Amino acid sequence: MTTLKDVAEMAHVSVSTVSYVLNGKKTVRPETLLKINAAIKELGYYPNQIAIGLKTKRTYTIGVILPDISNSFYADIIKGIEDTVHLSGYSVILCNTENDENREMKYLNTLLGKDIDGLVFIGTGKTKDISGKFGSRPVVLVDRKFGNEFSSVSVNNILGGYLATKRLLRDSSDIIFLSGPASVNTISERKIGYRNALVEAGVAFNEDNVIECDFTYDGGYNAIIGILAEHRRIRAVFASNDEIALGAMRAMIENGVKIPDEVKIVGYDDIRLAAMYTPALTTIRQPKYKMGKRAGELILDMIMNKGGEPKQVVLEPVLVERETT
Amino acid sequence: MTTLKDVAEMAHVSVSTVSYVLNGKKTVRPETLLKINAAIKELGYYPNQIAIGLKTKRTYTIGVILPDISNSFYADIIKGIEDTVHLSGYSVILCNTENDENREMKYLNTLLGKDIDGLVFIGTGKTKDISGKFGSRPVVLVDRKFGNEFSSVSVNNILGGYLATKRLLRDSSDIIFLSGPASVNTISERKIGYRNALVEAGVAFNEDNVIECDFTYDGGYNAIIGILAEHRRIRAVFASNDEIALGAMRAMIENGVKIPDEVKIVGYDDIRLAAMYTPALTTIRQPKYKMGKRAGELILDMIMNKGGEPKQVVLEPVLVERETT
DNA sequence: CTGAAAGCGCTTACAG
DNA sequence: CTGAAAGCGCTTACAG
Repeated sequence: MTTLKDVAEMAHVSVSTVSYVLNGKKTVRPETLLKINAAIKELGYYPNQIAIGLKTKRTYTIGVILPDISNSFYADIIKGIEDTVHLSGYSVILCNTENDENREMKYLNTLLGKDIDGLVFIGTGKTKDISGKFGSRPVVLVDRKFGNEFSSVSVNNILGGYLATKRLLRDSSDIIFLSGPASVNTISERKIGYRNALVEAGVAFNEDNVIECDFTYDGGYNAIIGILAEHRRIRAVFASNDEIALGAMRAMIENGVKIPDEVKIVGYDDIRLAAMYTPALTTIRQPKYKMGKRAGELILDMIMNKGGEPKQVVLEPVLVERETT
Repeated sequence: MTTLKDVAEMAHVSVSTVSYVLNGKKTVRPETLLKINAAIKELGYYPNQIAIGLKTKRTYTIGVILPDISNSFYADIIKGIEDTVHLSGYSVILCNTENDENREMKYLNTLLGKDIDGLVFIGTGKTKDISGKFGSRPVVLVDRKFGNEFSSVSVNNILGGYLATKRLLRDSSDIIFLSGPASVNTISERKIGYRNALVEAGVAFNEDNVIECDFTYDGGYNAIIGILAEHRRIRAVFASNDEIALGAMRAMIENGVKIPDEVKIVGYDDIRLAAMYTPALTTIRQPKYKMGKRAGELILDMIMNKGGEPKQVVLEPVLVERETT
């Protein structure tokens, strides 16, 4: 490894002077500039960021903690983050929690030790006290919130639920809501939107139409099989994510239910699959990439400006009409 | 930030001694151990990894360069990597090249400056000379190879193509191969497997049956529309990835072609979608997560053992039968 | 315009 | 069993 010292010796100047030209903080005589640049090139020198980090307390890395990178929702978000911060010279450390709070705690500690400049946190929801740990360091929450203590970027889930339901209401007032676990914030908000749309249309909200199922393809599949077994007629379904919707569709197709002729369906998320399915799924698109992009911008801003007031960014979902409505 | 020095002062010992207990490298008297541990707890001290890295030349981070994290193939691989290296205390830096070689070069330099302990490289294929740059540092290539200079983990694509074709041969000897760009190594290998299976079955290889299309859903869709326009009868299709297969299926469904009654289809990759589609897609599964896992193990091994001979790991794909055959 | 020196937070021979 | 000291590769007042 060649160091500043090597460059300095070859150029017959002091390390300070080399450092000055590297950082462009002071003016040096053209001749010495030439000598130094020649030495740098000759030696193939590049600065050691670890040493710089130790001195300056800037590591140019941010940590991203998320539940599961193989879930395309999070993959798109981190892509948005990485794409924007890398333009400012920042690297991102990927931390996959698998929704395990122990692992989450471990990452939090590791990142602290690594002296990251900022953290983008999409938590399991089990660890709430990151405030203590991350003290003064910039943190932005994505798709999550704990009060207004931290900056956050989220999307308006109430609006999403409302848009989906309103679309379905054009064809039927009997709408089944295939809900994920109600304990998850984003889900309960979508339910509020669902309810709001119903009420606005003068349709009574009926708790029996809300079916809580696993947040998966199989969850949706089983829920519909269950309803069909009761010989209950299905006219419209709002699924709280696309995988549930796809599972539900599968159950209907297997049972000869025609989509969209007999049943209309709206999903949530707009994963890649949605557009590729047959019939293509109408769904509520979440601006995943943009969520990441805004989070990246926010964290960069906080790093540059040493904090400031926490900001809450709320993005809007949009209805994407395809073949299931 | 509390430092070793703070702990030392509070415990009335030297920093060396504190360092020794932290690293467990020397035995200390039980009393001083107690004092030190008390001070650590009291101060909430945690070691600064940047300083440690500067001293020891071990940063406990590895870099992962890949084309696109929002592609589930790569997402699964990096998940495999992260899951395994984090168990040994390593963090991973995510570098998304977007298949841009300039960006790739930039990442290579950044990672070098960050003094990473190892690199997992899934390159764009345009940068070939990482040998020079990464000199002595451990590198493992995934799903790529440049000679045998580096360690690598790949999957047997010839076998994959062979397995797919062989399955299709049970129903028809007229098999269309929807190929991605032939310039990509993995694709041309699948084609060899396709050809081998044909020859083995005594079926003449016919170049007209190989249709090069975009490596996307639309690519598959357009290819089939094209064939149908020629009034050519289709009996079996081997698509070089699942998205192409899904696009192809869509084109067939729209044109009233029955799957699998009239046409059998086999895809490649086994992306999440494949199992969720209706009909569910028969495909060649690539052990994506395992590829990442093995890559993680390899890099860890190289870091621990300071190099050694490069190893070539070749994994086997498997045929997953579902409803399109 | 340039350099000597201190220091960032650690580790690790070396000495006692 | 414990400590003083040098050093990892940089940056940055301070002095000239």
